[in-house]
Amino acid sequence: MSTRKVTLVEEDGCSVRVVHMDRVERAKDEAIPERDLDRLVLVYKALGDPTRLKMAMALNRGEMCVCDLAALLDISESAVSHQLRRLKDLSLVKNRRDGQVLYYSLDDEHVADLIQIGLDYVKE
Amino acid sequence: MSTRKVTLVEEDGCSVRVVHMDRVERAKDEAIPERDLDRLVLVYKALGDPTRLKMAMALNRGEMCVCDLAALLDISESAVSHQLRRLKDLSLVKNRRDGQVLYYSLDDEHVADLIQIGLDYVKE
DNA sequence: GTTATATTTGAACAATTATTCAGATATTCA
DNA sequence: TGAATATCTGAATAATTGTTCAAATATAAC
Repeated sequence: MSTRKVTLVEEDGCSVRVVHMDRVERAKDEAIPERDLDRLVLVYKALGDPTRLKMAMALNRGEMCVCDLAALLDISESAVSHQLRRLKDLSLVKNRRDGQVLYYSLDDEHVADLIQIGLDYVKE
Repeated sequence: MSTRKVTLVEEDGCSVRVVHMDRVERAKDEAIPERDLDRLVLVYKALGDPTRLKMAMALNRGEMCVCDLAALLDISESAVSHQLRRLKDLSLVKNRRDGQVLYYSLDDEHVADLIQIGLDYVKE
């Protein structure tokens, strides 16, 4: 039976217990590329912080400048700028300059989707 | 004009610059309750870690026990247990006991949705 | 009961991270 | 050009976090 307990002995001499070898192998086969996973982790992590999630939700309504966000979140403009850069490096937000003011907005429809799922989530 | 620059002076004497007061006020009005936001942050944060995201993706296919996951992820069973507890505290996974073995699986369809959006994300 | 197995728990450590502060850029307006 | 404004950058600090190790539970088999 394929779901029986198995004890593997690896090259380095360490033994690794595996109860369901077939499941582990299948999970390994079906796993997405490490590169994709790392990217995904960064996206989820970006939303997994109160400041950035509030930012993303605010920008989901429409564009805002740095000091708008600072006033909204009640943190320094520097802190806002730092976090916006993180979101921008991930291509989750973009900006547009109008004179001295930089207007930020969401740059990815998937982010809006993720936020929407989240909103549905808490609405129940 | 409502989108003109404004300088507010708050109770504590600090001045807060607000370029678009209307946008800030609207964002404040439309913001979700702090409690909901905190919950959401925890969910996103849960997926914003390579180990937990791999776990969630594996469990998305079907149930697995602690040592299966440990073998799959190549970390200690203790580490797996710690992370599973976090996911369980958030009601993202549940378990079922069969003898000595605890089988874990996803406990929330929204998590599956979030993962699916993520998969669509990287598939482009 | 006793032994073996599967999982959990708590403490400790290393690594990551969010924020602030001070100073640097960049753009506009006089 | 020079002053004013908006944003950015880098260093420093405090807080959070993922992992391992050692020891504790809990269930099953004998």
